[in-house]
Amino acid sequence: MGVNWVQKSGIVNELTRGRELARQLQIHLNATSTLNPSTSSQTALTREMLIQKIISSYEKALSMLNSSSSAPMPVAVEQLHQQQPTFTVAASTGVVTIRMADSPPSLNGSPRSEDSDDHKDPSRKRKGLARWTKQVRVTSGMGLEGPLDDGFSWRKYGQKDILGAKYPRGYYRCTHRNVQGCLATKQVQRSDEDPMILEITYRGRHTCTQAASTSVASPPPKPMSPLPDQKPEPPQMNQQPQHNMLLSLPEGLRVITEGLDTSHDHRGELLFPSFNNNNYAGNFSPSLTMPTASTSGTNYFSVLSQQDFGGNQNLQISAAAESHDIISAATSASNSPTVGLDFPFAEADHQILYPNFTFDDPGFFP
DNA sequence: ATTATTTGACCCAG
DNA sequence: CTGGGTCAAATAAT
Repeated sequence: MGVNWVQKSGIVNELTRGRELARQLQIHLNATSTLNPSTSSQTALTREMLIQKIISSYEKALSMLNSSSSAPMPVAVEQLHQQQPTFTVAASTGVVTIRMADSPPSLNGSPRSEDSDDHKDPSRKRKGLARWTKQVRVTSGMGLEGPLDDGFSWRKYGQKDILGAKYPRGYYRCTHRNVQGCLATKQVQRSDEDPMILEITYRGRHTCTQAASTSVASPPPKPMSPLPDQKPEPPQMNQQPQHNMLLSLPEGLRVITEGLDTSHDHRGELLFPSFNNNNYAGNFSPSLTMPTASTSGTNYFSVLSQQDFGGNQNLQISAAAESHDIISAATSASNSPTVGLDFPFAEADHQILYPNFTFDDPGFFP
């Protein structure tokens, strides 16, 4: 509210365009430098950084726009058998396309053993909080590996070595848990072999008000009611991180929400967290500081670019929610007219569909 | 001083 | 029992 829809879409369009252009430039530069060894690594780094900053700016602007007046894009997803397919969403200027991923990449950072997500969950005694995972790759060039910030403040409360996983998994919860009862948590796990990929799993929503200046005695009333466990929230970002996300940006990001248990119906609606805000977050465990992979990073990136996006984003989403709870509640489904959708698979098979897949933001993040 | 991280112990579901 | 997730005391950072 407060923002003129028409104006907004115009702005969004422009920003999106700018960002896409920057992205293409990035890819182009990347490819070029790979082929041209003469380019000094420093120059390359500088370029990369600049581009990333540019993109970052667009992202930020876009996310600000989106978070201020629009609602997250609601997505209805169908649960197929046990193996939910992954969809690849490619966003190009003004258009969003979704299609099935060729094949479920074996990587996925998931160890050989079963994922811990396919629980039948006979009796979800505790919070059947939805959970969604993002696979984030930190940019090759930048040595930024520190705690990438996603705008929320997290506090680490544990770390565990996971069976079959090479790297330990870090457990984080919202800092304001005690104060505001924010139940949001996340887990950060680094991919086995590609230390540059982080798998961040979010659980629960932030119910906190990220305000809280220490001494300032003006505790904004927190309108939120203590979420009863019985009403798990769909993955939905409702907080608008006001922090400036660092310039860190991943090359590829995936959102994987799992556990959708829309047993009864054939259609679960899922609210996706806004893609626009880069939520990379997470820290690396201190013990494994990854080697500055200048090489692999570059390679990977180029591979990605060839794949199918010459400037398009590649994002995989598999969604599902736990418990048969309400995974819906799409608040605002109608929005940007500028976005075109096409679901190649909409009618494919028995799958169901995505009645209203509204990406408010044509280009969610990088 | 306060607040965050580290880490082994502990809890609980399979 | 085992393994994932959390707690909490000790420790580190501010």
